[in-house]
Amino acid sequence: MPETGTTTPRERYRAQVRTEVKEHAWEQIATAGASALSLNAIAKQMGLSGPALYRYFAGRDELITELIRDAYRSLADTFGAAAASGTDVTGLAHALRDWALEDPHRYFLIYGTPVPGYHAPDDVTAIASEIMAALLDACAGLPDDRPATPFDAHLAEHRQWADDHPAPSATLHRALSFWTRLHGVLSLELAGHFNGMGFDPAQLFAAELDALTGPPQAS
Amino acid sequence: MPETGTTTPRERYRAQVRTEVKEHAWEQIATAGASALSLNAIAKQMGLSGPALYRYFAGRDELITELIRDAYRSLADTFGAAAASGTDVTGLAHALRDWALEDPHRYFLIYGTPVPGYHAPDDVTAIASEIMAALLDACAGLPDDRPATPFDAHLAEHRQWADDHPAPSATLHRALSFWTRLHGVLSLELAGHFNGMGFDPAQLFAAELDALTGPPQAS
DNA sequence: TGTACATCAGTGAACGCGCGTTCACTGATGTAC
DNA sequence: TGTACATCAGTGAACGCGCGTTCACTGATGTAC
Repeated sequence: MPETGTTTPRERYRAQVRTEVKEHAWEQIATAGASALSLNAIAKQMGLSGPALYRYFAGRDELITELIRDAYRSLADTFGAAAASGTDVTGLAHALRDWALEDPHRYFLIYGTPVPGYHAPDDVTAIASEIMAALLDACAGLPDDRPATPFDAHLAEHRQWADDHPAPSATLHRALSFWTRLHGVLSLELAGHFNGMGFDPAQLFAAELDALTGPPQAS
Repeated sequence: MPETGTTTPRERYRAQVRTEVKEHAWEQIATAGASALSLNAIAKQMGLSGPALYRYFAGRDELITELIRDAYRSLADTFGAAAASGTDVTGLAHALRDWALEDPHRYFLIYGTPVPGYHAPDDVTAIASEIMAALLDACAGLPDDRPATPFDAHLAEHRQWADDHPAPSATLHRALSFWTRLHGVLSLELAGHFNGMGFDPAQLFAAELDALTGPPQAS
């Protein structure tokens, strides 16, 4: 008889079914895309009737939001763990790539084509900020060896997103470049745009990373 | 009585209806996303019955493929026009950004979340190669002022995608970085991930472009 | 110029499907005395 | 420990909807003599 805090058996059962539903949801997304996600189909897969799932999710929208939340949470935790283990920004980058390759559909649920009209709830955008903060922390550890750019100046006056972070605007710039460049390589790779081109996407990723962390003028 | 080559009135009418269908398709994509695209809904919008559209498209799949083809074609033409007017790579970059902002959904139809199981026909991938070739041409005009990298060496032996292009691998590397970096900024901007952050996405785009074209060590 | 015929755009009915969601219900599980 | 009750997971039927697609058809447009 395991004990998990003060959770009752029923609560534990509920939680277990919820996660099971979500697992099937991810499988379905991987098979047919996020837009084809269907509560009825998940229920059938689990050997349940369609309406049964309404005991666990208010509806299709809540399930999707929950998946998005989990995806963000997972990435934030990955970054958090990397930071806790004292990794530098290079480690963070590889953690990101590993995380993305582990489940491309999860990556695209966050960073892929936006759903028209969908707006993530506040707690989800809060996790996004947490991710950004971890990236900023990591970039703060980089040597300040880059010449100042006009964009740094712009950032110095437009940094709402990092108002509670002490990093100078050069660091903010670094973090943004990290984000956009790594996302650029990763999303094209995961979408298959490099297929048949011949080169190894991992090496392109590494090259972009080098350009970000390496000396201002690589030898 | 206008004359367009040897096209008959019926042919012209068919072509006109086809483009009208596609226009409504784009509107629908902008409103509800590509996955919600429905032939019946388009027919209704045009004041036609559902089956009428089967005179013009074999089915939903052919319509979507056609939209993707048009999207690629449009970008290839944009690049072609920019190149023809003697623009350098900076001009190409801004042409890309303008093209993307002009219709974000069109951009995402090409570079967004891939549809599981969908495979673009050969003529579409040919247009993609055409786009890549234009980018390579433009990058060939850049000064060769970058230090050689390990990835350059890798590319020298893995360049199937540019086999018929005379550019050295350093140029290929340049083109790939262009592609991935600009896509990185653009796709995050279009998806709204910079919303509320405060800075101007156009300036981040410009900064990334500067890093690509500017001196190896910016003053 | 007029008539006979072929082409083809568009219709309406129909098929089968799966969706999200609600509702009244059964039956099992847990709780209180 | 046993009994009465409340909670709640899950069911099956139903509603209304829209989808892609086929089919036999009508009626207008174009073509050939």
